[in-house]
Amino acid sequence: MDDLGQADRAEPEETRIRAARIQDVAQLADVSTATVSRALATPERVSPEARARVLEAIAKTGYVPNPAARSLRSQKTFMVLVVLPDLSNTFFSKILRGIEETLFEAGYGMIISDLDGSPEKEAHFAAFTAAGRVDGAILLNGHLFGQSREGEGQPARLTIPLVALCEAIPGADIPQIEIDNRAAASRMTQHLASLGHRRIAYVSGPANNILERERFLGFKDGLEAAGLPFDPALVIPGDYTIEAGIRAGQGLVARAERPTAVFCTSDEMAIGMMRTLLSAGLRVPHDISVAGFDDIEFAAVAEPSLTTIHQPRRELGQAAASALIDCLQGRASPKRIRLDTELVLRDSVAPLQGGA
Amino acid sequence: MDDLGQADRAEPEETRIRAARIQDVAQLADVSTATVSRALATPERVSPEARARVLEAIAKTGYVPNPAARSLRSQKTFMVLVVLPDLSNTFFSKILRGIEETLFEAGYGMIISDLDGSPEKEAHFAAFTAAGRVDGAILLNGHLFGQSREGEGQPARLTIPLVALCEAIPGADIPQIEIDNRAAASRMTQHLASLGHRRIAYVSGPANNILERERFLGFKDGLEAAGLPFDPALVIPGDYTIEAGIRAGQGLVARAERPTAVFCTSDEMAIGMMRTLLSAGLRVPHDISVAGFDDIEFAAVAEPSLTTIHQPRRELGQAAASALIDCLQGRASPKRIRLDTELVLRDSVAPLQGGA
DNA sequence: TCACCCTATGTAATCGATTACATGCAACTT
DNA sequence: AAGTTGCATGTAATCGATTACATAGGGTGA
Repeated sequence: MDDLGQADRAEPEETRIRAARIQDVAQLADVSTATVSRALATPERVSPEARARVLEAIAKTGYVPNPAARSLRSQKTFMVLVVLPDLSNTFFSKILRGIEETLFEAGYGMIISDLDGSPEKEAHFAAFTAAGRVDGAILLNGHLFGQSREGEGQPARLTIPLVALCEAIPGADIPQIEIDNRAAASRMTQHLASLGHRRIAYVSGPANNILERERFLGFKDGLEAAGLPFDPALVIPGDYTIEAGIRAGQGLVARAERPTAVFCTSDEMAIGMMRTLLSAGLRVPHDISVAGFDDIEFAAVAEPSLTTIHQPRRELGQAAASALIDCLQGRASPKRIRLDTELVLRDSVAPLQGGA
Repeated sequence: MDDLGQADRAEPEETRIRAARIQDVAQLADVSTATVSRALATPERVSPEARARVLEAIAKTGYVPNPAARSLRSQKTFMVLVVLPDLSNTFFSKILRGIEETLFEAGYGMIISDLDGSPEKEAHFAAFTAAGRVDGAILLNGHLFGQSREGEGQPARLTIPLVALCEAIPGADIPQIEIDNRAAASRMTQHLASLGHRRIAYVSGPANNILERERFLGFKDGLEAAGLPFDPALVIPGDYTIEAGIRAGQGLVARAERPTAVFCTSDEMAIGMMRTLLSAGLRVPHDISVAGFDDIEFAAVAEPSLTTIHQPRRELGQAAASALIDCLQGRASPKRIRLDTELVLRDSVAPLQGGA
């Protein structure tokens, strides 16, 4: 395919339209390229007349600075990498939107990397940042990457500003944007307890996940605050997916002595859970209450509608992007931002019924 | 901050880690930069010994080619722009995943632009592509952009390979990846009719949307095939969102003479619809059947589970990315790819009940 | 009036990789 | 043996914008 290269070049007629260069603009405006560049970057350092001529020439030629050239010289890409574990997860998409909005307003583009649990991909994108393809990165995956292979040589690593979103990265000295998972989980647990529930099951996130650890601590906090004992038998493993909720539900249905309330640490799991319970003939919330976490769009229209913890997803994205932009532009950025959550009461949770 | 430039240079100690350049590798391997470049791009044109030395030097220095420099010279960015109307929509996120996967395997990165209905954003990204920041673009928004302002000057526009996904762009001579919306809608309509339903309502997508037009035609096809008359009163405007489904549902509940089945042209609307009907005391599917379109994750766990049209979303994304990569690499790419849909039968649709 | 400073602008080095062209050398042809 | 071919490699031009440094001209103060 590269053999075509010469043909492209030889062709005198405009087979392919060439974009205007800064040279073209300079010629048309009768100034030097330096003046054109300055007219755009630091208008106050150019005389009004020259600036006007330059702007006119730009309009006439449709000039747009070549980003590769600009980036090569100035070592800035105006691109930000967003690393996340699963692009198709509803929870992330709204956060992404918040990030994109904010980045866009500041003139940054967004490159997305869906790690999909693949270490190779992770390595690739670590190299990607190291190669200076992006000015900064927002991590939604709960850990730093490019874990320095300690071996000989110790290749020089470029470090760029990072921000951790949602899954705080312990020990990393970077801005972290998060909600207070522990407090929120505690609050939900206490809410369930306050409705009379004594046997409250907990469907967890993936083991070792930082969110999970926080929420689990919050769950225990809540139990303690309500004076309830912690029963390991009521902890059901999950991984935030619908399927995990379904599996957890099947396990519950099969039990002789069922809990009267289930706290699922994601809405997806809660919805899968409710589905399974209902299919098995149990009534939610009459026979068993189900609570979620996240407040995704579908929580409000689930049947029954889901009591959950509202996370300000868009705002989280915006805050992360803002923090990163602060770093990129040399401003101080807050080291830790905690956004408030809200307990959203809907129909999937009800006071303990007399019998059960 | 650029004043540091000299300091960097003067400073012998590593104040700031500089990424290895091709020069460094060349020196270490005792070859020229051209050989290093060739060892990477066209290994067969370099002697095995030289190649080995180069690779070793690369490993030792952790060299990664500077993408800005590479792109400046070779006019390639290895980046693809994906333009979509709403990033937070569940429907798109799985498609995105398919796109990302495929692009990644081919060595391309993905830049996402969420248009969010903003013409300015659209203009910005049109300029973005024109500036050569990406090698190609995948459009999910149903129309081309950068609508040439015809005025004087006629700025030179760089044109890059494009691919349209899902919403075919009429008149555009670019590869289009889609499903047969019309046939799928017809099929669903006939399915409803075959169960005895005579009054079938249709909840539409946004007016002027190409998907909508196709599906609407399919709906009419289906009615005709089933020998049912088309009744404009049974067409309810929507826009694919949950809220639209809720509103449409409220409208239905208020009616004196209700349809016995509703075909919502998105799962989101169907779920909102079911929610509203159930809240109003109607039973789904006993009193009224509800069908959706898309088969998003939540369709299977809705209550009742949703009968819908399955779209192979991940495959759609993959196909679009493949087609684009074909274009980018000078290979021929199919002009039109149609992936198959599937009618998924679940619980939200049932045969017409005796009474109603 | 001279020295000095400040502003507006131009000249040219620079960022780092790719690649056209040149060169040197070995192998093969006649 | 001279000429031809072809491979491996090096040299240096090139991509397009930014920006350090140089310079010219106008204004101010002594």
